[in-house]
Amino acid sequence: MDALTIHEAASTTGWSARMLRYVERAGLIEPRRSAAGYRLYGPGELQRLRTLRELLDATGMTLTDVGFALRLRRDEELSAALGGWFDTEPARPAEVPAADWLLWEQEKHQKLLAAATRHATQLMETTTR
Amino acid sequence: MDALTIHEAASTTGWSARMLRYVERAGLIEPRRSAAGYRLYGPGELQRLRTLRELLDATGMTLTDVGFALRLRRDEELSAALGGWFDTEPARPAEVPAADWLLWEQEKHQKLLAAATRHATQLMETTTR
DNA sequence: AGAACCTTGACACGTCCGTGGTAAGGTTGA
DNA sequence: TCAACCTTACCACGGACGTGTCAAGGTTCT
Repeated sequence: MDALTIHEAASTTGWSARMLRYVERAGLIEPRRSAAGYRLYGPGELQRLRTLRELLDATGMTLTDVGFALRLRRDEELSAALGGWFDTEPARPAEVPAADWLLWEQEKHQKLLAAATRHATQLMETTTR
Repeated sequence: MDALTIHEAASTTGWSARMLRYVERAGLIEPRRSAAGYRLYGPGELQRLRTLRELLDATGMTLTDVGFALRLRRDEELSAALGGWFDTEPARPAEVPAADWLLWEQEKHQKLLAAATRHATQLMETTTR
């Protein structure tokens, strides 16, 4: 009993139970299971869940982004292929090629944020009506 | 005249003109522009477009994935944050710091109580609306 | 035994991604 | 001049992502 069940873990970390299962399927945090198959979240997992949220909030990454980064980190072949592509013939000497890209990303995250906020507001309204 | 326009580049690389603009927006391949703003694809860009397609086909990545990897590669801070998260003891069956443990226990009971109360209240409100 | 959990699976909804298309307007070259 | 390019900026649309919710069934604890 030195571990929390999924709803308890959700309560203390700010995630929903649904998202905890989703995070698990993304390969990011996989709690051990009880004999009956119940997920058991220990202190390590809880801490990891909290820092994951901070990471997403701070960087504007999505869960899939982190999942992909994990895949990159695990799959040596994949990261090698990517590195090879990036390094072959930089096409344009270092200038300011990131300007447009950054703008795009910002825009994307802005929209995501707006959507999340709108959704949260709707929830608030319906649940506190 | 040693450069192709967007439709010519599309023809020789297998992309569509539409996707060439998309690839550019993703920050992956940004051709230089003519005085009037026309995109001009040189041999370097063409080669890069072909290898990009091979890369996607071979690895199953999407354009966004490559874009994200590029962002990772450029944004030192971002990759550091990610690396930090990955490295903080992912799966740790044993060894739980005692201090952490105590704090976690306290927090558990406090937050669980609060959360349970809040949750029950919300449920009441929504179900008796 | 029964309340209150947990499990997986599926449906729903809104936004984003990848991609094509079209419209309105500027550029090029015969 | 005029056809055939190019530009950006929209609309469309199927599939994927993030998230909630519900159903059907197993588990735990009192």
